[in-house]
Amino acid sequence: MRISEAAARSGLSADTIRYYERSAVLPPLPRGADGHRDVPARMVELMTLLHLLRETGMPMADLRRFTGLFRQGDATVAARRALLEAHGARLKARRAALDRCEVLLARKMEVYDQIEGRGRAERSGP
Amino acid sequence: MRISEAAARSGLSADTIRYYERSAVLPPLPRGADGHRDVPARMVELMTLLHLLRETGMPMADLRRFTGLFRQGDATVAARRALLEAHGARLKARRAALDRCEVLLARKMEVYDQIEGRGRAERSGP
DNA sequence: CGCTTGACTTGGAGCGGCTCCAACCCGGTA
DNA sequence: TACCGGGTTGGAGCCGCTCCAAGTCAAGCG
Repeated sequence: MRISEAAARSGLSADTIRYYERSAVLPPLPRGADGHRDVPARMVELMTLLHLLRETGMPMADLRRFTGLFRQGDATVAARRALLEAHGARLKARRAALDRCEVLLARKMEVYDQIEGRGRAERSGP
Repeated sequence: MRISEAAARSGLSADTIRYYERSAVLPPLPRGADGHRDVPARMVELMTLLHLLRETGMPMADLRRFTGLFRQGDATVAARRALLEAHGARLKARRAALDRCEVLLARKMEVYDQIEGRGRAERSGP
């Protein structure tokens, strides 16, 4: 399939796909007779995973290692598992940050309510 | 207090604090006789908020607007609320991404279990 | 008193991860 | 034939830090 379709399906942008290929996060993609990339359907699955991993904070270097391992087949499953488990920890940390932020926003909203309340109904009764 | 203490308390790095000052995310910080920044205690609160907002994906431009409004006092509460509410949407999106990623990781782990299971106990009974 | 240590200062370079752009090519349709 | 709508490349630009060199100053110590 064309790069644009792979982009649409995986969630990566076409630019990002090309960038990933350049920087060895993706393997060299096969080309059609016209020199255009002809993305194998099976690649889209990997791209989607990469998209999700990056979106949630896995660094490029780890993506690179991951796809490298992936290309070497089942013998590397243990190493891949380790990478993904490490990422699990990152997810946890991110969730914690989201939680903290949400709590703080809620508190801020209360403060704002009070300020605006005072503004609208100054010295309102108890 | 010194910049290092403000950093430790807020979660921002000293470098980042200086960078934020340079780029008008923080107001010009007062200096002591020795030329060192003397961070007012009240600023730490703002820095902590900024840290949490950035950590969860608010862009610099919004931080800048936020602190700008903050410095203008209570009249800007509505605008600040709007910024924080917009950020609430970002939090939601991030959480969704985390969720999707976690689901996918769990699935991957199952796949890996099977592959490794096959490896260790080939053609084990039903 | 001089010397070292440590925390700070500035300006500027470097980096991760894209994102956008100009300039070009190719195949298909009006 | 002229023009689209895709694709290609190389390279610049951007965001948000992060690190570094070179310098200044204050405190503590022999």
